[in-house]
Amino acid sequence: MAGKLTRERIISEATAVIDAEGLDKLSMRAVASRLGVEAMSLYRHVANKGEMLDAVYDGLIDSLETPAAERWQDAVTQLATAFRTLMFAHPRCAPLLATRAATTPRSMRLVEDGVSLLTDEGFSEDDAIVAFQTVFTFCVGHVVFHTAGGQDLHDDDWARYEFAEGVGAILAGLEARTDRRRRERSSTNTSR
Amino acid sequence: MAGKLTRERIISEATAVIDAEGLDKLSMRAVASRLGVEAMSLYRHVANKGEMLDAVYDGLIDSLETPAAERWQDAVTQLATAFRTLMFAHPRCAPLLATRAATTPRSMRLVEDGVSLLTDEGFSEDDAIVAFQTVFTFCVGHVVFHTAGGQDLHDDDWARYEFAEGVGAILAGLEARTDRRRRERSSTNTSR
DNA sequence: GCCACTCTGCTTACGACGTAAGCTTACGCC
DNA sequence: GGCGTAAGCTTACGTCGTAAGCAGAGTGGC
Repeated sequence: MAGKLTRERIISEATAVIDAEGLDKLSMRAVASRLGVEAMSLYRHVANKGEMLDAVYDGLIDSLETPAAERWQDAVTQLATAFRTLMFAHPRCAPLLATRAATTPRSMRLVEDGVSLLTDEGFSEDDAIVAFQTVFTFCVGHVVFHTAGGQDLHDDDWARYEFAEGVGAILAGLEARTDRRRRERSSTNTSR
Repeated sequence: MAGKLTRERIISEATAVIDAEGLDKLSMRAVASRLGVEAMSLYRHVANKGEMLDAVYDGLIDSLETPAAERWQDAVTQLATAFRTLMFAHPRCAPLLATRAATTPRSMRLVEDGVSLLTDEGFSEDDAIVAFQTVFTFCVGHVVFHTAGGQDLHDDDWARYEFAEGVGAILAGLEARTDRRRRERSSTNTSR
């Protein structure tokens, strides 16, 4: 109520509505009334409902920060875990991953950050993209899978174990493949 | 219209509407009018829109058959690829993965089938669940990620490469971990 | 002081949606 | 013929996103 209507206040209230009532209960009127305003007033600050949802997702992703760690495995694990934690804190926003997102600017930056984290460690561009995509894709799947069906969230020990094991297995596989490829590359070099 | 109105005809027409026009254009009225019928007539055969969507997803999953292969790695890869192919044939149904599904009966059977495929190969129950979940979760993420944002589908060579590499890396990782665990188990056994 | 302009929020209105309630018609069985 | 039951139709309600236009409150130049 107090204070001016701004884009930020709209996005944050929309996020609150989704968290509290679910994505299907999010309406322009619901957000507006929470802000003590009429629905049509929102359109001064957001283009339409879709753009508002994109902004909600972007806002969430924006709160992730790229980690720093000695081993790239640890950095990737940290980022994956942070993503999981974030989405499990807003489980009802998870369907946004499927309907919007991925094309959203922040989402692309997240992938870019992850990729450059790997190229810095000697990964080729292609290997880095594949490697990070594999982990990120797994994260998206995990979140979608464990938050699907609506309200009943399964953030139990087993889900966390499954996630940790999954990420662990993926990293082990990536490591093995990357090592093999490095060996191939260096043997090709020496045999030249 | 020719023929009686049946549950199957409704589900299949609903799937067709989604494929042709997108999930957001699916309405009871749209499905009904395609069947030459009024919207309310559908309610004789489906409980409500949500149940209809569940049935659409179930129908898709139902067309998957559990593969047979010598190596479990090949069987899992086949199943994963079949799932990918199926969902990419119905990209606009993909958001169903996030909003419904996972809890749907067929979906659970799919996971069970995958798990028993692994327990047959000597995996412990827990290992099998984690292993298959990891692959399946990756598949869900891949589909969701590459079909998100609506109409423009990215089923190009790169996406396929990414998928194949991802599954390959996961299997390599699982293999390594499983071997290690088997070794631990057998050494524990012999030291007993 | 006054006018013009822009920025913000409000009002009204439209067409589409999911679905509750009740009605009509057709058909099988005695 | 009479009657129960199932299948589809009609009408109606409340909610949605949003198009179009209005009202008032600054704010600058003269």
